[in-house]
Amino acid sequence: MHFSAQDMEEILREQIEKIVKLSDEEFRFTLSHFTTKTLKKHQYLVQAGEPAPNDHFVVKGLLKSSYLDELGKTHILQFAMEDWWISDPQAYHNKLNATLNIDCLEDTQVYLISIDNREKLCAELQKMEYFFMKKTTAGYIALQKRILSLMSQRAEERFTQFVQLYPTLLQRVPKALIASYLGISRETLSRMPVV
Amino acid sequence: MHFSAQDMEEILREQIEKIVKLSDEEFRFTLSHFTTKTLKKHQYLVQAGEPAPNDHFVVKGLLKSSYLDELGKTHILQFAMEDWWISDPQAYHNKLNATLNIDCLEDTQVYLISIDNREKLCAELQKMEYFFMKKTTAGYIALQKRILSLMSQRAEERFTQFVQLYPTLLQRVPKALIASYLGISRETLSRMPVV
DNA sequence: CGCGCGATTGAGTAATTTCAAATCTAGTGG
DNA sequence: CCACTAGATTTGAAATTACTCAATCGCGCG
Repeated sequence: MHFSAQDMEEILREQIEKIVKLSDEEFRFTLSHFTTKTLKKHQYLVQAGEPAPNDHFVVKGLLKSSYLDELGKTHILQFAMEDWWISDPQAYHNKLNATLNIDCLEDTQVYLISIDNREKLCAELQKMEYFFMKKTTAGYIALQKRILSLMSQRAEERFTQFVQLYPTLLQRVPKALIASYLGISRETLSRMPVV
Repeated sequence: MHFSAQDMEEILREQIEKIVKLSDEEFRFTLSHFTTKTLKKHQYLVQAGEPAPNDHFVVKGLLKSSYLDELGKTHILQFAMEDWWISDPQAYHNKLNATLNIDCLEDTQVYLISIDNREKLCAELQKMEYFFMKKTTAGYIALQKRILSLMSQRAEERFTQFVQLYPTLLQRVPKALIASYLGISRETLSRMPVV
């Protein structure tokens, strides 16, 4: 299954209007700054070492962003399913090459917005600047919580919390990847009591 | 030693103008949304359980924000010295009671801005919205790096990196607090080879 | 001089990782 | 429908990393 252009527009608009109300014209204007892309499972949206000029809003599907360290271990920074945003923020905002990989765990449809388009959009339509501000702030708060979780909770507590927070992901994502997101080995996750 | 009101204004203006240029009038207008506060070592700027309606820009001094977990252990989320911002973001942006404590490690002077004043300021002066956007984005990127560091590096590597990143803090902050920031015990930090 | 805070050291313990092997499962081609 | 394979998960045992608890040390300051 796969969304039509019209379906996609609807979904993007709903996402934005959770935070700011837009007239039809404002939405049309906003929309003109985005493009769309369809990807299959296993395809990459961003590859480390290459430019990563877009932020992505997931309309359908599931992706992950991950970092490959010097020892060859990958660490998952983020999952993104429907209604979530995903990018390599450092590469995106500073126009650098990516240090992260972003790839699809399922067939996926996304909206893309380049940093230049985003800045233009924000300059012209302050509501959208407000929207992105809210998004970024919420993201910042979430990351702070994750840091606290990594520092104060043991592996099992982190997993329990993950399950409560993202029950859907538990269904859709292989356990080994969840382990990597939580910063624990897949064996340790596997040894945990069933919830 | 202690800065005059004029010194403080200068420092705030420099901080802002690293990102956006302001006319004298724009700066005066911006400034009118801030208040100032002077604190002594050990004083609290924010206390868990109470409102935390302000974001703070440090003109002089050193603070930390920390979280007290259920086991009675404190975890340091952030240090903030001159030119840094510090708050309980969740409490600040959502007008909730604080979950963090923020207190002074040295005598300190800060600018305060309430969330309402900030939103008014941003609505009226788009440059300042842009400024806060940049700040928040940079903070987001820094937190992502810290998460990766917590997941991919062992205690000693994290400490080494901390020293390189913040040599000043190593001088000004007791080791036990640095350990708490890095998510390791003070004993473990103490056992590390001298740099 | 002695107190108090910060830092260090030692010994034992707990949590988690690593490596290796076994098991399970779903999808595929014959 | 079944055998087969690749991917995912589980299990065991040893090794590592860091923690905890307890004691000691060092030093600046009243």
